[in-house]
Order: sequence, then C-alpha cells, then structure tokens
Amino acid sequence: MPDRPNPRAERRQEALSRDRIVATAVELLDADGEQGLTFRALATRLSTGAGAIYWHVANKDELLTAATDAMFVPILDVRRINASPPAKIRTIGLSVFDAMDAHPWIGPQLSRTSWQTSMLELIGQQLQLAGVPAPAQFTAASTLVSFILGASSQNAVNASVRAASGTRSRSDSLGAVADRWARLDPDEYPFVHQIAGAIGEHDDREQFLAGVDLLLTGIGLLGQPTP
Amino acid sequence: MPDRPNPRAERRQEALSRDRIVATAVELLDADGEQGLTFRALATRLSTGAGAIYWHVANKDELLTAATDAMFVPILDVRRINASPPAKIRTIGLSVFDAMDAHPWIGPQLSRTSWQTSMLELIGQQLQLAGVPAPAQFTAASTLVSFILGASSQNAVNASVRAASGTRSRSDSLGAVADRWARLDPDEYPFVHQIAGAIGEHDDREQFLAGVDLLLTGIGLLGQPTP
DNA sequence: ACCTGAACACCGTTCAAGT
DNA sequence: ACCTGAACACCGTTCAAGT
Repeated sequence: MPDRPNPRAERRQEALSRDRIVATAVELLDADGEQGLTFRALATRLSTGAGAIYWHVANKDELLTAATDAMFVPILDVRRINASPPAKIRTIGLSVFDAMDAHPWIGPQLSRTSWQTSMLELIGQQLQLAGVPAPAQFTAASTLVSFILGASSQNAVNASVRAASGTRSRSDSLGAVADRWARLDPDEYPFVHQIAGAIGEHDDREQFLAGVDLLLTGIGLLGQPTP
Repeated sequence: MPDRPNPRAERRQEALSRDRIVATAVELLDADGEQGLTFRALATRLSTGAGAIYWHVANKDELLTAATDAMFVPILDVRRINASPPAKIRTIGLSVFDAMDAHPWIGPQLSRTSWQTSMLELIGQQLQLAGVPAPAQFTAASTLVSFILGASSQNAVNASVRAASGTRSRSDSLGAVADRWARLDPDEYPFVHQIAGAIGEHDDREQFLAGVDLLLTGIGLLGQPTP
C-alpha cells in the first residue's frame, strides 16, 4: 500500500472541485474585475495546472455564468422574510443593489443568468398579493425588474470607476460626482449645475430606494410622493 | 517633382484618420460585438498595419470610449423637437432604446461616457418645465435616467442573445420568451407561467414606453394608469 | 478518474525602421 | 508626420503524457 496523505491535511490541499473553482473565480473577480479572472491566475491560486480546470469547467464562459449565478442564489432567500408586498419589493431591490455594489463585475454578466425570470416571479407574486389588477401586473413587474437590475448595475459600475480613479476626497459616494457637476458650465448644464449643491446629503442607496418608491407610486401601491 | 496621386483616388484609399478608425470600429462592433473589435481586424479592413492605428488612438480603451460616444451624439438632437415635457421625455427614452437595440455592444460600455450627465440634464430641464417641485426634481430625473439606460441596455443584450441562439420560430420579440415561460414549472413559477400566455401581443418597445409612463405617473406628470 | 505542463493560435501593445 | 511589420508578453484552449 502506498503512502496515504493524512486526512487532516485536506485543509492544506483540498481536492479540486467545481465549487472550489467557482469560489476562487469570484475572489479574483472581486479583486480585479473581469480582467482579473484568468485561467493561469486561477491555476496558481489553486496550486494546479491551467489545464486541470478544464476537467471541471467547460470554458471561461461557463465559469463566468456559474460565478454570476452563485452571486444571486443568496438573494432568493428574501422569500422567507415577512412583510407587506411593497416592503418586500423594497427589500428585494435593496439586496440586489447591495450584491451588485459588492461585486461590480456582475453588471455586464446579467444576461447570462435566468435570474431576471426568477426576479420577475418574486415581484409578480407580490403585486398579485397587493391586488394590482391582472392586466397591469406584467408591465408593472417587468418595469420594476428593469429598474432594479439597471439602476443597481449602473450604480455598481460608476462606484467602482470612481473608486479606481482614486477620488477619495469625499469618500466614494455621490459627493465626488457633485463636485464634478458643480464645475460644469452653467449655460450648457443649467439643471445639473444647479442640482449639484443640493445632493450633498444624498446617498446612492436612498436614491435607489426613492426610485423604487416612485415606481410603486405609479403602480398605485403608494400614496402621492410630495403631498 | 515626384508623381502625385490623382485627387480622385481618395475614395479608393482615403487617408487614415481617427474618425475613419472609429467608424470602422463601430462596424466591427455592430457585426460581431466586443470580441469582434480587434486591432488586427481593424488594420485589415483599413488596409494598413496594426501599429498604424496607435498613431491616431492611444489604445483599445480609448477606441471603445470614442465608439460609444459616437453612438450617443445623434441622440442629443432630440433637443430640437417640439413637444410637451412628458412627450419629449418619452422621445428621449425611445431614441436611447432604439440606439442600444441597434448597437447592443453599448450596454457594458455605458460607464465610459459622460453621457449619463447629458441625459440627466436633458430630462431635468423637462421636469422643471413641467413644474415638478424642486426638491423632487433630482430623484425624478435620476430615476428616469437609470430606468431608460438600464432597461434599454438589458433589452438590447437579451435581444442579441436571443438572436444569436437562433430562435427564429416567432421572430426575436417577446414571443420566444413567452414560449420558454409557458414551459416553466407552474408550482415554482406561478406568476411567470400564468403571464406567459398574456404577453403574446406585447412588444419590447411598447413595454419600455409603458415603464416610462409608470414613472411619469409616479412623478405626477400623468394621470392614473388604469382608471 | 483526474491532473500536468508544453504547445498552439490569437490578442494588445511597442518600437526600430522606413517614407 | 505618418506608416510598416516584426517582436514581446499574455491569454484561452487543447492534448499527449502521466498518476
């Protein structure tokens, strides 16, 4: 019988597995974005050869799809929370917003997932519960999904661009943007220039929630915004 | 004096220029997406060497930014149309939607442009004209921008994925999606499954417009949706 | 069954050399 | 001033060979 490795040594050199590969891919993506995910970097971090990965994963496309899917699974747990339909929709929106903020590489990968369908389902159910008339349900649900995914994805990319360009004077919130806007030509950009001063205390997350509320108002689930 | 080329020959072999490079880049992007844009492919199509391009353009990043900017410039002409603020906002939205539908590679490039600011300006001005109260203007404008860019970008990517996967049975509209939805497990996807039959006559563009209207309603510029 | 690592084709970018 | 094309470093993917 040849030497067997000590079973306790697992922690040092765990077996290569699809799950471990995907998890490591997510680490690389979080650290350096899409261009940080490389089969060679992955192999190094897993202390294996580049070719070994192909035994568990068909190609980079499949790897990116699996990594994207992995980010969304936890969000589906929102199903278990207990709240009114509008509150639940807000919570769903916020958890998507936060997930994409934490993993900005997701945005461009969104079309890989069947996740838009899952989200349409979650939100559609809430609209039914809230008594939205049947003919309006589809439009309302798909508009909410578009807004939640679109706004979250843009916020994430903008935030990571801001972070990368080293603007740290006023944290990486809307503040930096406000500074830039204040310097725009007031003749060419009257609205943006004027608004620049007023958004100092705004925060991206609240801004996003306000957008969701605007939609819920249009759908008829909320009272008028500025009474 | 050495031979001079016939001035009429310009059309056969125009001088290399930044504009010509960007225009050719857009052709490649339209044809094969982001992976279709290659310095070698570009050089071949311009019948020049790969290195020549670097005299006019710093690198691929700058080229992609220039290409993206070029797609948005025409949209700004919307400024010249003459209509009520809500109608003008709808028109702005539709022209963005159509531009992204025609050039699906734009979506992931959106963060390159200062175009989000230009759009915020355009829409903000309309909201001011429409009499939206000042404290609500910024939230309303930025929600509209997020929705318009986000929904357009997702529609474009979805549509091009559908087109690429060769689903031609029911054109590349929502029909194909409806078929897939109808086949989902009704227990896991009650809402989506049920809605599948009802969206046969919907069309992506109308769906998008309905979303804009939902927001305009929430903002208070439109009457209630289902009276 | 699972892993190694050299090899291949292709890419962005640079640069000495030309005109 | 502008262009050529070879060269470099790096990437995704394949595959004969190992265990």
